[in-house]
Amino acid sequence: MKNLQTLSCDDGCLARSDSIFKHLSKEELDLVTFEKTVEQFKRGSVIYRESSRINGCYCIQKGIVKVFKTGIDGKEQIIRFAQAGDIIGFRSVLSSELACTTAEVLDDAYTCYIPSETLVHLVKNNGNFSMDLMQITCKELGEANAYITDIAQKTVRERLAEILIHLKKDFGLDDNKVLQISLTREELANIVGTATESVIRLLSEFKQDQLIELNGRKIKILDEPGLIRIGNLYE
Amino acid sequence: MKNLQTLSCDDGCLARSDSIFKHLSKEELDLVTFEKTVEQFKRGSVIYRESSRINGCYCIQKGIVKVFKTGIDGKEQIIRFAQAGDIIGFRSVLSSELACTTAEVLDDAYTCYIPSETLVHLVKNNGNFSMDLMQITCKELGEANAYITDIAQKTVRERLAEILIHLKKDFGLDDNKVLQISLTREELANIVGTATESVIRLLSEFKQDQLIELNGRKIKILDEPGLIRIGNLYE
DNA sequence: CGTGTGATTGACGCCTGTCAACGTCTGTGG
DNA sequence: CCACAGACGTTGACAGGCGTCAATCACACG
Repeated sequence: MKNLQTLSCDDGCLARSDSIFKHLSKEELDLVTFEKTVEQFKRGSVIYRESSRINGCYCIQKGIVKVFKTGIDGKEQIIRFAQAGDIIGFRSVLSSELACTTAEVLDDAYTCYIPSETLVHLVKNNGNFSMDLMQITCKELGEANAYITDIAQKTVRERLAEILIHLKKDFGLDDNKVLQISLTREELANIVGTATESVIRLLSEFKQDQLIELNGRKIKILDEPGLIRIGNLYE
Repeated sequence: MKNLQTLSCDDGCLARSDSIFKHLSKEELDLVTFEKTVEQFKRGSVIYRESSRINGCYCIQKGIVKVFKTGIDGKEQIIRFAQAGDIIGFRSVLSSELACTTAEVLDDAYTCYIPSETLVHLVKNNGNFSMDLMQITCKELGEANAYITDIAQKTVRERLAEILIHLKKDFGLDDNKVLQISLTREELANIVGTATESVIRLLSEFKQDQLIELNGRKIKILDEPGLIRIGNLYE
């Protein structure tokens, strides 16, 4: 583990101890190494686009990717974010459907592209890999179900507080307690499922109430328990 | 196929040609047959309950089951319905989490219970079974993502029209064009994510507009294209 | 310095949730 | 056979959360 940082990005996703590839045999690792393609994406570029056919999945080695669906009038609904260690695009590959989301890069990213055939081969032939991937998928499904309930039942105010807590959990805070992910107000609105103006107003309220501090896109978390209370997140 | 109806319920889920078990070997079929338990549930009974540990999954052989999460103030959010041929509970088994939903019987049901160990054994050792189950999971995930976008962006009116179309697709109409699933107004509200009164008012409007006809819980679909238009379902 | 994107604020009004009252139907028990 | 309870459906009144529109500000960039 100690030389993790010195690994070339070619080895990145295969070597991580928490990677989806942790259960591969020597031969399978060689196969993946042979078949995969490392790609680099700049902020703003699109890895794959909704309703396109996609012939493989992407392991994120570095960077942040936002995954969203396009709804009425082209309004984005952000489904999730992916960062180092996450894998995106496999849903469409394995369900043999067109991509149901678009994946766009927020922070410059390196990805490792695995062709469908390789992925399917692994699922079919390596029971442990299969279980791992199944587990990831099932967790995502559980989160999606929870979010359906939240959007359906909570107010925008509650959801915004909740999202701030989630972002903190997923991306952490820097030394100054500032969220380590930078989003526009519009993007925040597209996670919460509301209008940009509503996010702005509610963030101001949170600031007034000493829950957060704002500095452009930097959001500093002052009172996490307070946000948890507002978001009804007792669990 | 022609003697499907004469099969005892013990053979039901294993014999269906569209079943998740279609790719099992003779030995595996024997194993499942040996390990499974057929259970009968009356309307109103609960198959498994949210946040309980669940040690297996259930294949529905007959009946209708509603799967829901309990949100704020105990308000239900219906996630999906399951009917003959569907499998429920595997999400929690495979993600090693507590059940994230409750499954309650709407129409008297027969289920076939498969213990976790058997399910996991199959996933690990039968690549085709694994792929099939993965496909089911991925499809559910795709639907969940779509529903998140809908709830976040569409009005209650649009969502109600959409749900009626979905129910028609999933459960069909009888000879009289009446939806083959009977739900209370509250249950409809708990799918759409709104208040019971709103559903009642909107259904009345739909009736006024000659889109549907109401007779207690019986909903007759008069103008499907009209509902599709209202629900913004062009695809 | 103009242009464009994003952030902010205010005004306005509708959708929709909440509360309350009442009607309807079914099953139960006296 | 009737009274009653309880679950469900319906309707009306009302307020407020939140979306929409528009104007203005802030800031970065070519």
